Amino acid sequence: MIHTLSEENYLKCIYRLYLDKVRKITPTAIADMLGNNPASVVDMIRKLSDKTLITYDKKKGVELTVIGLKDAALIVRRHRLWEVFLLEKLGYDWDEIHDIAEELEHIKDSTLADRLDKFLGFPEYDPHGDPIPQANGKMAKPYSLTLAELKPSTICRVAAVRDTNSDFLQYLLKLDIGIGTPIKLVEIITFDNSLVISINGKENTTVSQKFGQNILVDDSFSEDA
Amino acid sequence: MIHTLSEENYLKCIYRLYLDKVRKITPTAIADMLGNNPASVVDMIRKLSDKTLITYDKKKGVELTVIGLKDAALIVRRHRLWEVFLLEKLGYDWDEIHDIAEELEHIKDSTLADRLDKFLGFPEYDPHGDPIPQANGKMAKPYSLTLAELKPSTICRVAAVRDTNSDFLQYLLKLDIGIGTPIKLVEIITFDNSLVISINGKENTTVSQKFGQNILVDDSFSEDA
DNA sequence: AAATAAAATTAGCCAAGACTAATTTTATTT
DNA sequence: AAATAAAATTAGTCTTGGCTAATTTTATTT
Repeated sequence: MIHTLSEENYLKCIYRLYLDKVRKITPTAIADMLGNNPASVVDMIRKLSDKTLITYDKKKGVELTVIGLKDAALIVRRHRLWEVFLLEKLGYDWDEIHDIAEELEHIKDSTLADRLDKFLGFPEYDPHGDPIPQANGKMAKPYSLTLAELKPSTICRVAAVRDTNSDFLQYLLKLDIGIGTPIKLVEIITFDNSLVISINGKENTTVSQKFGQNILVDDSFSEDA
Repeated sequence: MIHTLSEENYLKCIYRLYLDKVRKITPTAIADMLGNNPASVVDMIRKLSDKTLITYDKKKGVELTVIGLKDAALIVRRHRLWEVFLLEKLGYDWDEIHDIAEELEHIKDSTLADRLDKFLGFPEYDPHGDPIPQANGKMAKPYSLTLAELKPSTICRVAAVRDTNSDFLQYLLKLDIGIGTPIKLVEIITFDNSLVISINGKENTTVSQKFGQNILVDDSFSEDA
């Protein structure tokens, strides 16, 4: 079954809310994420239900069916593979790839994703640190621990970034933070929860709580050594 | 100025008719090529005229403006570059790439085509032997001499194929004909203009006139030696 | 429990881009 | 030149996927 551009975008949005473990996926939650009117969302919920990609129940909200889950994972698979391609092969910067991949992910061809996967050497993570779903729709567990949740004095490395917004990524570039960069959380300012951090052993820098909540970290870092 | 999917497809169609040196590009000619209703074409001609991509005059038919010509060439540029990518990098067959490139060509990003061009090593021709327009919209002159126009006993090599239809390309694969394959036109059957040819020095084969009209050749072949 | 606020839904509208059917214009024959 | 055929155009319809405004349902306060 083939899906329209809009259907795919809704599916991807619902999938993202599902991965974020939102307990009840409501029309308003979808509308907020897509910047659409709730009335439009209600229409599309009906379409996707008719195609048995989701179920909708007032009490339970929107849930992906087995088919919907698989199809959504494959869209995300394509998106993330194209991001790897754009960065590694075409030399785009970190902050430029998301929007282009947003278009490329909708290209319809049954073998394209798998060929691209092979061509790229079967990458496991995309340039933002997000795991790439496999051809069967299965995906490694995304990183979930944020820098803002750590205890002071913890050393970690950046595993992924939550926000793919260009401003945020450019800020990271300026701070010289990328995937894998070691960070030490020095102190949490109790007044506003700002974070004092040391990036890659350099002098301390202060960042906001919001910033910390968008950096996903791996704190098993020091234990490996 | 950004164009919709439909606008781009019409523009490409008009560009193709222009390259084919059709003296007067009429709504019906466009409708026939796209498989659309002439009424729909008339609507779109108005839209493209409003965007100053074309001019339309009952007497002269549709003509591309300078902007329209450039934009059309850039769409074709993207199409042909993606075809090279799909064949060379992802291992697709000759007959599979056209339809996928048909989607990829519409990806909007100002530097994508140029980056892809560089990544592919600035190819001059696509896998079907068609010249790839450059970033400025200029393009090498397409091959125009067909196998069906040659005199008997002429030796040539296949320079390009006119039809990108999958059946035709698969037939070529079966005959072991690709870009660069040497062909000798042995005889023209006067009854129905069938062509007796020798492919790459092998035993004679007979093909139809229609077939010959879809093979573009380079007959300066023997002169080089 | 009643009042209020928020969320969901329905109804109706709009634009793009396709269509059909009917009409007008242009070309071609006889 | 008149008759006919073909092409172009207009008018009106349909679908997709948005929208607003109004209404109903559900949650939250008081």
